Formats: sequence, C-alpha cells, structure tokens
Amino acid sequence: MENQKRTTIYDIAKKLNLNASSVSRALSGNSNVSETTKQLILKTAKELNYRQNSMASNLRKGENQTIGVVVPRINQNFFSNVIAGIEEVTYQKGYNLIICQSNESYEREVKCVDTLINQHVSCIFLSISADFENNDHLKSIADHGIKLIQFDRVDDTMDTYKVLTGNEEAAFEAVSHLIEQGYKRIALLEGPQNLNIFRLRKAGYLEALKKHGFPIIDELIRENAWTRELGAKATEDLLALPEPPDAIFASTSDFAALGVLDVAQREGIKVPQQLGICGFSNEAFTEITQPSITTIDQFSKEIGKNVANLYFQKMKKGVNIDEQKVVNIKPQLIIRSSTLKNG
Amino acid sequence: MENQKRTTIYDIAKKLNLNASSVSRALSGNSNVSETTKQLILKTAKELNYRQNSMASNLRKGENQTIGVVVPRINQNFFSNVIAGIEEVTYQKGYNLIICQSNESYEREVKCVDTLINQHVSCIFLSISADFENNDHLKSIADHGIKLIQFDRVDDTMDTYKVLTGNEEAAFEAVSHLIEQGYKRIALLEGPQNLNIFRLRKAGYLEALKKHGFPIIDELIRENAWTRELGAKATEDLLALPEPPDAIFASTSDFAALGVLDVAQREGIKVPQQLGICGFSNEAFTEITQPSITTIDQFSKEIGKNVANLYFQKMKKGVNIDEQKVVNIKPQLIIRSSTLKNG
DNA sequence: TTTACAAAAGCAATCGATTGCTTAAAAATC
DNA sequence: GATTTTTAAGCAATCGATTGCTTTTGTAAA
Repeated sequence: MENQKRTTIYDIAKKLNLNASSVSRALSGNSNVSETTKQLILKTAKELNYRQNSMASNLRKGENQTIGVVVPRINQNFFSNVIAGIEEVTYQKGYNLIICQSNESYEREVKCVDTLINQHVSCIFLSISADFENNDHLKSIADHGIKLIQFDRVDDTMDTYKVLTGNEEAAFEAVSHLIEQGYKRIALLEGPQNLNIFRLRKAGYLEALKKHGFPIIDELIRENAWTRELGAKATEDLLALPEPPDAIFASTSDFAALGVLDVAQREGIKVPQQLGICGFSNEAFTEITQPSITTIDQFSKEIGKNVANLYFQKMKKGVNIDEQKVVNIKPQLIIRSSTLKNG
Repeated sequence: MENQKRTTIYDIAKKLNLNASSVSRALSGNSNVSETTKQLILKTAKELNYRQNSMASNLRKGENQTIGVVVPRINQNFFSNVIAGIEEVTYQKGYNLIICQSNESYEREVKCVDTLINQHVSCIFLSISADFENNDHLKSIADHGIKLIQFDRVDDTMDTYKVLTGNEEAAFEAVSHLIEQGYKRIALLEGPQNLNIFRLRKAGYLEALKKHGFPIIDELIRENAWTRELGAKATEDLLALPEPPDAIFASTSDFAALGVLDVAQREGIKVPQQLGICGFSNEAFTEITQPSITTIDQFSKEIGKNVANLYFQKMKKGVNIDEQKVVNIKPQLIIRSSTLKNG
C-alpha cells in the first residue's frame, strides 16, 4: 500500500482508451471535451483515486501557487497572528504557504530566502531579523522574478511594497497620553536601532516630548530592553537615578513593560500613581495584570490579511504604476490602569 | 528585470559547450565530472545567477523535501510553539514546511489534507480539529504513499505514529493535588468529547476522584467550557448550585481557568481559600495573574521537535517494525498560588 | 605501438501535466 | 446531397533536472 505508484492522467487515459490531453482538459474544466467523456473521466479519476501532481503541473505552467513567509519567530504572538491572517487569505485563493523563521539571525534569513527562491515561490512576505546586515538577499529575490512584500520590520531603503503600522504616530500618541496624565519625567526603553520599527518609535517619543516642550534627557533612554528581564534590569537602573523617571514607555514590547511592573511591585512603587507604564503590542496578558497595562494594539492579524490582499489584488495583477506602495495599518492606543494617574 | 527567464542547466551547458547532464552532475557533486570542468561549471553557475528549480528536480526524483503541517489554529500558543519546534528540526534537514490551519473545521481539515496530497509532501504532521467527524481523509493520506504523524489531538483508532502528552496522568496529578490541598468538591470544565485529549483529561479526573474515594457528582461536570467566556459562564452556574464546588479544574485550557478567576474576583470569592483553580497548558499569563494560576506545562516546543525527529530518525528510514509507534512527552504540573490552600 | 581500462562527457528517456496545432467526426447550412 | 462550420479528440513538444547507458577521450599497462 505504501509504495504503489500514484495514478496519473495516463492511467486514466489508458483505461478509457483516450489521450492524456483529453483527460487533462476534462480535469481542468477546459472546454473541447464532450460532456459525456468529461463525466466519464471524472468518474474514473475518482475511482482510481487520482490526484493531480502539483509539481508536474507547476513545472509545466511555470508558476507555483505558493507563497513564502519569513518571520523572525513563528511562535511570537505578533507574528503568529500575522501568519494566521495571511493564511486566511491565501487559503481562499488556493495558495500554499511555506513558512520559515529566521530566529532573528541574518544568516538564517538569507538561507530562508535562498530556499524560497529555489522553490520558485510566487512571492515572499518578509519581516527582517534583528541583526539585519544588508539587503543583498532581498535584491536577489527580484533578480529571480519573485515578488516581495515587506511588513512590519522593513528595509526602508528598498522600493518594495510594504505593510506597516504607524509606529511613530503610535509612540507619539502614547507619550502624549502620558504627558496629559501629568507625568513629567518619561523614560524610554528602546530596541535595536537597526530595525526601522524601533527607530520610528523612538522618533515618536522624541517628537511628543518636543511638542510639549519637554527636555530630552539622555539618561532616561535605555537601549536594548526588549525582554521581561532586560526591561526589569533597565528599570532598576532608571529607578536608581538621582532623579528617577515617573513614567516608562516600554516601546520595545509588552514583555519589557511587564518587567517594569515586576520591579515596581518588588520595590513597592505604586503604579500608576508613582510610576506610569506603557507597553507596545497589546499582548493578551496586558489586560490581566494588576494593574492592567496601557499598550498599543497593532491589529496583527489585519496586517497579515493586508499583506496577502496586497499581493492578490495589486501585485499579481501588475497594477504597479501610480500605486501607493505602502499600506499603513493604523494602530490604536489602549488606555488601561497603568497610566491613569488622573483616574 | 521582472520577466527574464531564469537560467537553467541548459544555459550553463550551452555557454560552456557541455551537455546538461554534466552540469547536473557537477552541481549535485556527483562524480563522473573532471575537477576542472566541475569548477568551471560552478563558477559559471554563480555568474549566471543559477538556482536549481526544485519543481523540476522533485518531479524527476519523485520526492519532495517538504512536510505539511495541519493545525487547528496557527496563532494559538500551543500550536505556534509546536510549529516552531518542528521548524527547528526540519530547517536543519533542509526540508520545507507547508503550514495549513483547519480553523477547527472538519471540512477545512479535509481540504488542507487534499492540498498537501496534491503537493506530494513527504509527510503530514496533523492535529485534528474540534469538529472531527471521521478519518477518511487520514486514511487517504497513506493511500497516496504519504506518511502521517499525528500529535496532541489524535484519532486513536488509527495505527499511525503519534506524539502525545500524558493528558490522563496530568489530569490525575492535578486533581490529586487539589485533593491533597483539602478541596472536597472538585468541578471539571471539560471540552468536546470527540477529541481524545479532552476524553483523557476527564478520565484522569474521574480516576483521581475514584482513587481518593470521592463521589462523582454529575452536576459538577460542565461541558464545552473552553474559552474565557464559556469558562466564566460555567463558573457562574456552578457557584449558583445549592452545594457549589470549592475547586474547579479547567481541563480545557488556561483561558477557561482565567474565566473562572474572573467570576471569583467579581463575586468576591477568595482564591485559593474558598475556591481552588487549576488550568491546563501553562500559558504565559498564568504566571502573571493575581493569584497566579496552577496549570500543566505540555512542553509544546518539545512536542514539535519530537514529531519532526520521529519522521527523520524512524519513519524515513523505514524502521517500522517492532517500533514503539507512540512517543509520550511527559507534562508537568506547575503548582502556583491558585491551589495552595495550605500555603 | 598497441591494447586494455578507467574517466569524462554525451545521448536520450523520464518524471506528469499542459497546450498549440492537426486531424477526425459530428452538426449545421445551403 | 454537398459543403461549411463547429466540436471532439489525438499528436507531440515542452517545462528543467536527473540518470542509465553509450561513446569518446585520456591514461596506464603490455
């Protein structure tokens, strides 16, 4: 049962004393086949348990109904939601998804892209890894006639379709909210600056301070604090300052914000009265903590759907010219207890 | 730049005045090619930006270094971790992953399997959907010479390789722990009984009660409570009983346990003093809630790795006979505040 | 120098489906 | 009834890489 050969259109043809081309036409719903033989072929195909060999079909047709996705980590909430969104659309279109994770490693990202090129995928949806070095691999995608859509973490210097969230605006809004609540010394936990998203979030932070006439205090800006542990560590340092902050915007992630909360609770600092906390991403747990954490929802699943739709509705049809190449998914500030100093 | 044809081995052959077969042999590291021409071919391949066409290669070789994965939902913590584990192993082996989600729909599950069969994948890793109806589609996988490994949610009646967590033992352990803590009336939130995992968890619950001489009280067993909302609803009903439970084992998920906690807090019931709560899955948030929730860690990423390793180390090599076909990943009870009545 | 043998390269079929083109058969028109 | 048109089916090349087999070339042994 294991090693039997799969039935091909030739098997069907032979059984019915027909030519393979007629079988192919019948199965693909093509015309040029009489209704009776068509039904006969369909019936026989079912009997013989026929399944089309996509490899042969794709090879001949020169197209591959497959899309490659490269993300830093599959099992990170944001990305798994994006993928779910992508899948929802591609499934409908009868496309397959090949998923790769770069594990935040540039080297692996390059290898993933290589594999996808070999696979002849129609398009690659990609979000760059944290130790992004250069875009040679991205350029080579186009060289092989494969389309590319970048999302979330993108290389700005490349002129590709992109799906983004308004990182800068969101950060601006979050910090403005903190200021409105009366916080005076607002610290920033920032991520690797080679990633556009973190650069933009920092820009939003600086802008908000500027707009409200707040000074920029370098010692309140902490680098690479994007896990719970690193967020906690940074918070300890910040709170040990002669003039500690009275609010912390963990622009890197909600996990960092959670680290902030950990330290605050450990040191008996009242949130939001003595310390305001704002995260980023609207992870499920932010709603559950005591106090619940103010954060920014990025509509990750929506991002995925948009990426996929961009491919099917625009790129695939070749509507390239005059097109807006960047889609922005507007994020939303979710205000919760951790920043409600004024109640 | 977009529509140029990709270079093939024929292009390389033509440029070097060689035959395509030599090029093929050189590129695959085959012997029967002199070292000099081999180097020449490799150099030219690089110059012409050659990439192997996997479709053609796979078609000819009759094998496809691709594995299909079908899960109910990609963006569910447990499954995204399993996938991450799978990917870690398959990536190393140079295999690709095609990922599909059934969205808990039997119909979609069937379609996913169909697609993967058409794609000629080498193996399918599958966890069945909640409204599983029958295993015709699973049987047809073998009919097409494709291997199958079931994990977590499996169809017991099929003799396939399986990777499981000790659901029954875990549930038994959890309920025993509740009993040891002095809880007397332990309720169960159970999931759809057409899924093996929920049947087993219920069995573990019943066993533990039996072993400790506790009566089985039907009104304490609630069906289909596997979301936060449904968990909350069930809890309201349970607490409204003349003799309400003093502990609830949310065997379905931590989300259900969270629903229980919601209601307890709303109604001013003290956890763990008046009500013990135990969840299932060790979702990140269970550690964060106040009080933190006792739960069961399933080592989901480990499950993924085991599934993939099972394929590469056993199935692929055809070590079928005398082999243990079931791998059990032992889960671990994580005891936290929500059940520590005795401190 | 001739023969024997190994190494290197070429030839051609193959994997399975698709498709432009040709031929055969059936239906419609005059 | 003859001719044109439509419809149905067959033929054969093609997609790109692989591989068993044959031929050619090069080298070693006789």
